[in-house]
Amino acid sequence: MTSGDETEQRRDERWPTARGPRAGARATSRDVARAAGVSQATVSLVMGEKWRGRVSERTAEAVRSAARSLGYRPNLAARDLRLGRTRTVLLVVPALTNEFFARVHTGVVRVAREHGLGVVLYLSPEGAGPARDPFASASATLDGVLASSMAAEALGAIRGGGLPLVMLDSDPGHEGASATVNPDIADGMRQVAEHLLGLGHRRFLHLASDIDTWTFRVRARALADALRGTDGAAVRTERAPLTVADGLRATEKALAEPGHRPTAIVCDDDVLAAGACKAARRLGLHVPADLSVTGFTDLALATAVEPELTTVQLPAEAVGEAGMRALVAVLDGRPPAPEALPVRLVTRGTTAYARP
Amino acid sequence: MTSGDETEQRRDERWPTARGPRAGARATSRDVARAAGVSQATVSLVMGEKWRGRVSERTAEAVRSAARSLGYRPNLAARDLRLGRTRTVLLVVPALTNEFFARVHTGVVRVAREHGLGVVLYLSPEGAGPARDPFASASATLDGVLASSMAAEALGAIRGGGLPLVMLDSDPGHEGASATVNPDIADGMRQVAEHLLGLGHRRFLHLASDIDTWTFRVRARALADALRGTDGAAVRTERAPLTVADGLRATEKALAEPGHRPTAIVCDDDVLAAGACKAARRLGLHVPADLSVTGFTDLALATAVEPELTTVQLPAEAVGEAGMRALVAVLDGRPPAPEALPVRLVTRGTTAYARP
DNA sequence: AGCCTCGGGTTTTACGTATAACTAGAAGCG
DNA sequence: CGCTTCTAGTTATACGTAAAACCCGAGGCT
Repeated sequence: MTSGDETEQRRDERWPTARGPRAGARATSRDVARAAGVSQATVSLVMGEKWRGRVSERTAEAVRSAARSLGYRPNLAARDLRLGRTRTVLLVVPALTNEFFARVHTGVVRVAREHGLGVVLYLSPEGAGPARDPFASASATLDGVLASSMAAEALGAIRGGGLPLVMLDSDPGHEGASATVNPDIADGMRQVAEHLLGLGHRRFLHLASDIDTWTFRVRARALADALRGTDGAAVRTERAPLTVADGLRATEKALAEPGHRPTAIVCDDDVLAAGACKAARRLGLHVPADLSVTGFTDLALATAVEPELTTVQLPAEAVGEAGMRALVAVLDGRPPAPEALPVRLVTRGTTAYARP
Repeated sequence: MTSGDETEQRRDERWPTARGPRAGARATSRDVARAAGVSQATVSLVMGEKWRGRVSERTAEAVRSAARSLGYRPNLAARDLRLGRTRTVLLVVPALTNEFFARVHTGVVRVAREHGLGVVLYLSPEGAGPARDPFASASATLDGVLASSMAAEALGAIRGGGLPLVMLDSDPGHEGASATVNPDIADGMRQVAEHLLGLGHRRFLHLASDIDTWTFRVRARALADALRGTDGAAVRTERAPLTVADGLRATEKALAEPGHRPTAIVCDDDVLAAGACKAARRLGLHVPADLSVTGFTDLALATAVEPELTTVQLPAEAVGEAGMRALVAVLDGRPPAPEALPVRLVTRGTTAYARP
């Protein structure tokens, strides 16, 4: 007696698409109404929490009990059609295989659930070919959009949507955005610089992302700002895609060049930092004795490598949560202020005093 | 009668960021019909590919052009309501922060898109509290379900759904499943054993997951099977949650115990392997000279650590793709056979000849 | 001629819900 | 008493789509 719903194999039903048993064997609000001896409208009122003074407690309880025993669950397609909204938002990110965005997603989903909203994902590289439309990927019409600035290709289409838009990891003045939520990247980089300067480092290699979005531009600017006041401080920049292998390559190349011998490598991401450490070891340098390395993000990888990475911990889930909260606020007509979430430098094993 | 001729009451493009009842002001099939000088039914016929002999090419083209110029996009809520299906499937996984599942998801989404299906996620640990219902989290009614066996808590509710269900990473005889898709774990473990035996190893530590699902049970069985024929081969098992820190702890504990000194540690996952390597180093052992270590999955982490992990590469995206294809097959009424996807051992830096 | 088919549409209806508009009885109240 | 207000509902309608059922003029067949 699992589901107990009459015959299970209704394959031969007259439904054009042979897709399984008709999905609508489910109880509707009218069924519930009949069972409870009230009108369909009353069921709708009771289920919709909006029955404060409209329905007596006795009737409401009767409806609820009928609904329970019939296993009633509102048909969301019908509700969405009626209301003209979908309680669904789109989250646009480059890829969930990037742990940072997987964590952002987790936060978004948590808050969305609290508000009874659904989340549908659009992974921006999907549209590699012709200009794909993120909205076509949504299984429903949307109420709003959360987007990371790193999902660059999709942004044009998003602006065209005319929907409430909250940008993550993006320029606070982003055009078309109703709000922005960022980790305080600049402060993170300031903490890195302060830490390294305190350890006596003066010659830096900045291993930067090859992607030119706000979140990375800010790092470069903040590093430059932090070093400006210090005599003899010099920074050289090398760019690379965000993979361990590319970080390794870029570091080897940079260290091979004559002239500027850095004592510390400041990386835009932990993945690059891991690559930098491998390159250093390959060149016979000992981290952190001969060379300090810092990362960004604090991925799982940061504590898997040895020595463990000194890195800036970004509150990824909190970014997702705050972003979703901001979107809810926009949806409710109370536009929120741009938010910068605090970050903190976690000092581990890849930084040490500069060798004299 | 009341409808009359409402002359294009175009809510002009002002978008009050508030949640308006008329969210779209979007063109409907009726708008297109009016513009093309046909009935709404004709528009519906043309848009839905089913107009073979029903509409002349001339009319069809007129409709298409009207639709294009109005930017018409069908209202999916209405379509779903009408059809009683949603073109949406549920993917149930433990967490996307687990890179393996993020990659599975990528594969699922790719194939789903090819078939015009949407994917909604249910992350099983969300329901930590009372028995939560995965279906409540779906923003729409569902056509089918893809589930990983590791999303254990949610499985009960899923069976109750009575929907077509494809299991990933699961016992091929799983009750209630219409199909199963697995990486060939047993063969992977066999390759590991063969590799290590060939290097002269006889005393093993099996660092296993503390989760008791098919995908991990198979590993243990396959390892035992592969060792059965070899004289003097002995394996001891230690269990741990799948994190680097826990892998480290478990390894330290196991190596501290007297008697059984393994020369190789076979891990159920790369994360554990990374922990094992750290533990070894902490105990003054050199990997791979003093101790060989193998992983499973081939996460990004595997090539970030040093030495790089020898590990079994699981085709995560292919699992997602095959799973989605199987679900489509089930939906179309042609139940597919259980699938076991090939895996391969990638030999890197953590395995070497056993010290005599 | 009478009848059937067939291409190319149109009319109509139903999907399940939320809510505006209405109703009816009871109560307040000067 | 006549009027309003409040309570606890009910009736009716619209959301946008897909498709069944109908319709009509032009051939085709016997």
